[in-house]
Amino acid sequence: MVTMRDVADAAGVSIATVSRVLNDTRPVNESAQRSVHRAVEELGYRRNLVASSLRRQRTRSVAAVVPHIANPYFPRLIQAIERGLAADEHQLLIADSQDDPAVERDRVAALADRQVDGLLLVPCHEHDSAASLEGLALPYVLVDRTIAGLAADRVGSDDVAGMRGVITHLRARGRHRLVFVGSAPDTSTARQRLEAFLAEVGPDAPILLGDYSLDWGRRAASMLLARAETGHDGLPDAVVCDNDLVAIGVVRGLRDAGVDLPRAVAVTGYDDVGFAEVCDPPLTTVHQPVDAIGQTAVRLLLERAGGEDPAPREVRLAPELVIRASTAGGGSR
Amino acid sequence: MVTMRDVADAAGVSIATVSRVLNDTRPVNESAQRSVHRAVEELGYRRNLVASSLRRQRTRSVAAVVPHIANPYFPRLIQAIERGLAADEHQLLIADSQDDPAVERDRVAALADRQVDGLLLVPCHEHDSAASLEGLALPYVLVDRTIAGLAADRVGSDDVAGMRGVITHLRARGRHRLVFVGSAPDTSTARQRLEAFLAEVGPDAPILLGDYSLDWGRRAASMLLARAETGHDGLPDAVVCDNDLVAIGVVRGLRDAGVDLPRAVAVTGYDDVGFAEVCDPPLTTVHQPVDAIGQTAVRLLLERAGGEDPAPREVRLAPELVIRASTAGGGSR
DNA sequence: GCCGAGTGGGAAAACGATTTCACCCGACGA
DNA sequence: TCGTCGGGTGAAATCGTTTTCCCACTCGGC
Repeated sequence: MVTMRDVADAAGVSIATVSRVLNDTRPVNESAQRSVHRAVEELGYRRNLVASSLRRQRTRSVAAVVPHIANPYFPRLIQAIERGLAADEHQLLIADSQDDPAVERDRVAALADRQVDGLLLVPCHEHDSAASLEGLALPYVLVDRTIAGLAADRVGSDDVAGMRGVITHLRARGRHRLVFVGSAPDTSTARQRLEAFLAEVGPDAPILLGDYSLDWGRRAASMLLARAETGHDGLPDAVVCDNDLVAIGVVRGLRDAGVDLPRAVAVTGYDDVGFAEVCDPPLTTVHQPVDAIGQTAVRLLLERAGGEDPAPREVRLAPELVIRASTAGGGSR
Repeated sequence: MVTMRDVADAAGVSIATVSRVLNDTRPVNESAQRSVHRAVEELGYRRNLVASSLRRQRTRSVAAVVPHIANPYFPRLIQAIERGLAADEHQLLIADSQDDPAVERDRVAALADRQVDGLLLVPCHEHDSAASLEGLALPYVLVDRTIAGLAADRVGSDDVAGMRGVITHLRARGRHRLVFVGSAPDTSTARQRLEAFLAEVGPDAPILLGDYSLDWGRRAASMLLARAETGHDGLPDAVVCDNDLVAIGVVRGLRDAGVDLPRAVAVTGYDDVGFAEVCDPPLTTVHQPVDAIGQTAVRLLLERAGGEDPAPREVRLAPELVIRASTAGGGSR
């Protein structure tokens, strides 16, 4: 390994001078600068960032912990984060909490041991994730979701507004028999979307809660069909889902059973993942400003990592209703 | 920050002893062990991995550089890699090369400066990516794709076999007028899939080359429709795509134009991303053993990082044809 | 000729761990 | 009684940087 020592020897100066030239921290004689640069070039010297980090007490690296990397919403978020960081010469370290608070806690601790300068956390649980941050001496920003009772920076979108927009839209299209299909409200976003639905439609509105998957959407569709069979009021005229994966599952489940979509039943999603647009019928959904969320989160975090210590900030970006064919046509009664 | 010095003082031993207890590198008196453990507990000591890395000359971290994190194939790969690494107490550092060899090169260099123990690279270009590895003194494994003329470990799947399987299947279903729609053969996988197609169907078989996106699939569909309009031989009876994104775009494009899928035209994809199954019609595609690819890549890399230096190994895992409705029904002539 | 200010540069002390080296002590065999 | 062997320990060197501290020199003004 080529070290600063080697460069210093080759350039005929001390390592202190090499460091000054490379970091431009103090004025150095022109000719010394030139010979240092030449030596660096000739020897192919590259700074060892581990040593640098140890001495400077900062690593220029940031950790991101997400519940499940493979879920289509997170890669886009990670992409935005990675770009924001790279623009500032920071490196991204990634961990997947596998939707398990215990794993999340381990991963956060391991990353803190690596002396990352900050943490971006998408908490996997509204309550249990609190333990992941306990006693952590590290700037962090919560992304997308919050943790109950924790005053911290958070960047996300306004889920109540988003869900209200969906319901307003459906009603304007003459849909009035709404069912909610979502994931269990273990996260702040799932809870808020559910609560917004109940607040708009009524506390006794029908809801089905499962997990965040295509398969759950399919099963929920069967449940709706079974319920319609056994009397009651037939199918709802709109199914409101709290994410796109579930919505697409519902669409498949209903279509496979021969239900006339979207005429008989409208379906809405949430998140606007890439496939929502090419689904058949294309899915009406709530677009999350995911680039802005990622970039803002990075900005807030780097501010804190840079020593600023403002009161906790809550940034709620406006989501946007994207109307597509899955809510076209009028209600059937 | 609590350092080993603090622990040593609290336990009444030297820092050397603390290190020995924590790393179990040399026998230490029982009672000393106990007091060290107690001190660690009481002070909440956590090892500083930056300092440890500097001294040990290894960071227990591995870098992964992928062309585009948000493309649905890569998150699954990253997930497999992350799990494999976490099981071995290694941390994953991620970078996105944005499909640009120059960016790729920068990112790889930045990661090497961080002294990662190894690199997993999905090269963004079959030729130009060679520059990213030039003069790199770091164990690496190529994942999914290869680089021309480079003898290195590589883990991927057998694209020729996969593409052959698709064509055999289509012919068995009576489809004989095949068109290939894919991305430009800048990567080894795209090239091999294209070449396998040409080898099977004939060197003059019709092909359309674009990029790796839904939108290109849609545009390709319009081109096929336009061509069919202007005389010639009408539409092909099967469209063979070199990835699922493009295939789904083609499906949408044809359906929107009123083409009867899959009766009139069969469409196949490649990769088996999650949405292939819920596409309408569900997409016949080639499933990549992505978990196995990720795990194997990690294993090979850690072997090399551990000091082994075998001859370059090429691991080609068998892909699997997944037959779904998009290739059902017989050809129309 | 002396002083103060301003440049430029090197030696050495950090940063926080791991590891080498040297040594002590008790037990054991001759 | 005398090596010597092995467990147990600590001081100090080490990893490769950054930064502090100090010194040497020049220049301008008196």
